[in-house]
Amino acid sequence: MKKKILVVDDEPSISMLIEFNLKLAGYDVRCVHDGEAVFDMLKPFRPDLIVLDLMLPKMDGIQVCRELRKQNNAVPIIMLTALQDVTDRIAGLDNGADDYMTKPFSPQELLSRIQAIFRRTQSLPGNSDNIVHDIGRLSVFTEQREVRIDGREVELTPKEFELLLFLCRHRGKVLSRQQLLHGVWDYHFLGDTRIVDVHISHLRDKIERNARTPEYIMTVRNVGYKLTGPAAADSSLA
Amino acid sequence: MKKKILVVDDEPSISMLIEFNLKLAGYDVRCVHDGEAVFDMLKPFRPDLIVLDLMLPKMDGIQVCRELRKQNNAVPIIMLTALQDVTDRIAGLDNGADDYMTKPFSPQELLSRIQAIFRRTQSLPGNSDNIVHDIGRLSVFTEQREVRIDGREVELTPKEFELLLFLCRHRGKVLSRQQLLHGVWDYHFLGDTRIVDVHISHLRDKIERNARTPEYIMTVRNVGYKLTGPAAADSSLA
DNA sequence: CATTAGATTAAGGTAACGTTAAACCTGTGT
DNA sequence: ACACAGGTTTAACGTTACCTTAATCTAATG
Repeated sequence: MKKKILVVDDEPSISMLIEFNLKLAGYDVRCVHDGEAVFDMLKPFRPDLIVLDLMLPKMDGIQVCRELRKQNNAVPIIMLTALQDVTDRIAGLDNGADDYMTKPFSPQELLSRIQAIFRRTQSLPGNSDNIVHDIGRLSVFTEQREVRIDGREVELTPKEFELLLFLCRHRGKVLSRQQLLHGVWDYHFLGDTRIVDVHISHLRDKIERNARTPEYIMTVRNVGYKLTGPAAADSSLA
Repeated sequence: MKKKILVVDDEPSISMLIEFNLKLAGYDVRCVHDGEAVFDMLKPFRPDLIVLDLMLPKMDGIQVCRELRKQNNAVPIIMLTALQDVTDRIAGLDNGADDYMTKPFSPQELLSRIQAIFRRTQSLPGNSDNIVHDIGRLSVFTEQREVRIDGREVELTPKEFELLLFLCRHRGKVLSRQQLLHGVWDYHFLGDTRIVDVHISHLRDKIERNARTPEYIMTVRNVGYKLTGPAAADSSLA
């Protein structure tokens, strides 16, 4: 599978030069021309690396960087800067860039830096399939094993995390206690099905605003539980 | 600051000729006469470029090249080969050399190639692949193999350093013990081993303020360990 | 209001993690 | 070749956090 690279630069000449050379080198390349567009491409394209110009319309490179890291996205970033100013470099690296280059640069140099980064990170399988479940204010990061609510991390125990993840994967569907036991617990669990209730309770304590009026984990009486589905996401009722 | 060049050749006549001419051109030059000696000079001298003969005692040029790249060192290398054989050239470039020259050559030609390489890489200060990982008060310098906490250097053993570096490269992601064994130990160990735990423990002794409440290396029960991610850095609120 | 299903809480057992010391390598100098 | 030192690994033991059970409490349904 080709590695995917997102190039962000508003100067068409630079942008096309990079695109041409990276495609020649066998990468799957997409270009966008302002900072905000990065976030539109994130989910559909899911890049393995971003080449990011510092000066951009709408949202500059530093901001993009910071926002990505804030969203817990660890995609490697190479920052391009027209200035040789060291302070820019510091600012870039401080905000989460992995490497930087000053313009003008040779395509060959960019390529070797990209390869260097992939060499450093590719040892792990499936870099780009770090699934993130977003449900309103709730985010579940599989690879980081982190759960955030309004951006604040909440600490879950292993079972709680697995349970939540399983619910996420079947979002919107009602799951019986049996199904949950089969999905989250070991094959044959001999104990009581009530154990699901206990973990659900703990989960709600941690992720619901008010455990009495759950927004995410809904009880379906006589059946089981379900996680709020995509359609029902914002049921604005008084 | 003078650029530093390390010359590696076992023929004294060639070696001295190169040394003389490069010093004349204003470079800081050191010579060694076998492949292994390169690695002894790496830290104390920290060359900006290496002129490397293909045929060497103890460890040939290709091996030196490959080992340097394996250590993630991107110092530019000019390979010298007595043979005009193209396969040597290919082998050299495949293993990470930046340029090659066939003997005999004029000192002037070597000089111009050196200048060409510096022109290509001079856009950045110092060495290109010398990535620095900064995580709060912690800094990891890949090339110097140094780790600093609040600017104070801490001494790590090789394994500890490799382990920390691997965690840095996958910062934020949870890594299983298996993955760490793969990445750091370079073998596939099936079954139960606590080696990783032991080294994690030693690492924490050295880099954490309080090993009981780690700020950097977090345990993820039932899964493995992870280095504090980008976003979680500063959650300063009352 | 009785009955049933779900929610909550506390307590004990246990598997996973942390730590330490000792054994085992490996390279160096005498 | 030998002893020594630093580093790594193994193994044993201590500790903690988590899962489960079970008992009690609360909300829904008829």
